[in-house]
Formats: sequence, C-alpha cells, structure tokens
Amino acid sequence: MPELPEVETTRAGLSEHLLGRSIESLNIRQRSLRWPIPEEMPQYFEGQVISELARRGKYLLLSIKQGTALIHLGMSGSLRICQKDDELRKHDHWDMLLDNNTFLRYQDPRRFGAFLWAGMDPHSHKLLNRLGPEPLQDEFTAQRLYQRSRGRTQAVKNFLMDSNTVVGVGNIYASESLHRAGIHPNRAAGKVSLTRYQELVSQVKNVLGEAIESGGSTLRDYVNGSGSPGYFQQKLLVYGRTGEKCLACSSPIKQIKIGQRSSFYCARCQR
DNA sequence: ATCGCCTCCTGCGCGC
DNA sequence: TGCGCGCAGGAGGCGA
Repeated sequence: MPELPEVETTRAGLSEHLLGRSIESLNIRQRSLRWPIPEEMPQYFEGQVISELARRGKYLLLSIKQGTALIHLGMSGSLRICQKDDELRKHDHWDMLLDNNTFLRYQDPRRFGAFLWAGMDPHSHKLLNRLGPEPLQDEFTAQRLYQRSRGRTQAVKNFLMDSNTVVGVGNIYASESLHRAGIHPNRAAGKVSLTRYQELVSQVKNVLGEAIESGGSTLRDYVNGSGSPGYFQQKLLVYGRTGEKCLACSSPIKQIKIGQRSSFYCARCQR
C-alpha cells in the first residue's frame, strides 16, 4: 500500500492534470469502500472546478469551491489519469470525467480506502482533527516525541506509527527509520532518550524525503499518478530483507511481529 | 488515557 | 494443476 511518499508522489503527479479542470461527471461503480461513498458525491462534484489537491498525512484532499473530499488509498488503492479509450480494469471503483476527455480513476482491490465528503472545513473532520504533525515539517520534533512518550510502555515502532504521534510513517518506513536511528523496534517508547529521538526524527525526515524524491517504494499495487513505478524499494535497508545481511554490519536481518505487523531490524545495530 | 487486538477485502506465493 | 494457508503497504474502533 501507499505510504506517505507514495501518496505525496500521487498528489504531485495528479495535481497538474486536475487543477482548473471542470468535472463533467462522477461515475461510482462500487460504493462499498471502508465507509460507503456518500450518495450525494456526484451532485457535489458535477459541473464544479477542481481548485486544489492537497495532502494531510495519507489523506488526499480534493477541493472544489463548495468543499473538500477526502480520498484515502488504504492498502491497495491508486489514482491515475486515464484516457477515454482505456479499458476498465477490475476494481476500478469510481471515475471523474474531466472537461478534456480524461478521467481521474480510482482503483482499490482490497477496498480499505475511502472517498468521503468533508465540507468547507476538512481539517475539523473527525478523521483529520486529531492527527499529529507532518513528518517533513518543523513541528515534528524530538522534543514532541520525548514528551509524549514518557511513561509509555508501547513499542517505539507502534508509537511512531500512531498518527497522533506523527502522520505518514507506515510499516515500511517505521522499520527503515528505526534501523537508521539504531533503535530496536520493540523498545518501550517511554525508555527512548531525547538524544535518540533526535536521531529518529532526523532519520524519519531523511527516509521519507529520499523516498519522495525517488517516487516512492513500489511493492505490489502501487503506481503513481502517471502510472509508472517508484524506485525507492531498491534502497530499503531492512524491510523485506529477512535473513539477508545487514548492509552496515553483515549480521542477519531479523523479522518479528509487533502489533500484528511484520517488523524488520538488525539485532546488532539496533538496541 | 493507553494498549493490543480485530476487522474490513482481494490477490499472490508457497508447500503439498 | 489445484487447494489451502498465511501474508500484504492502513488505521479506525473496541474492549480490557
């Protein structure tokens, strides 16, 4: 599934195709995503002009004058620009027909994604109003992690993946940034020092920044807005490398479950 | 408040 | 080939 770099790559790639375009129709074939797509969605959008495509965490915010829709790609979702003669694929759940004869097309095999109306003040929507800072902005600090984690017994990996702590750090980049910072993913969040949180914050920013620059990690379902794969996967140091040698110290990469999710780390480099 | 677990769903790779 | 199983990028919601 898309993590933040994939969502940001999608946003950036689609933006130029969408801004200023008028929406001729919205065709919904399957409304049962994580939550039902509201019945009124076509009437909100038809005839309106797209004014912005923004991002908050892994949510895309598609705006028209009258309000904003939230789009989430879940584990397997993707958005792309299609031409009129492009064949419909399995799991293409909705299309927006634009005024230049192209479509914005949403595909999501697992249907964990979302397409919801959030009105004129989307940031006060229930799904957005408690989110932590954006990882690439200055509000994401070691001080914040340190303060919020005191007394907490939760594994630092889960703490880092909690969207109230910081948005956009998913399962791949949590393992990658903890590896780079030399922190064991199972260490209690409350027992990580300020100094080590400083290193973690730097590495989260580095790994997400680098991934966005190279167009995200392509695993199975992800394609960016123009339909081409990302290249960050080749740069992953621990994720999916169980049993292979740590690139820093040559000891074998370990895989454990933390909170039902696979977690990858080097037992020698990470403490 | 905090934490861990469950859930939604399809597709794929593996072992037999 | 076919079948059953486990696993997959998220994250809200719930019960303890």
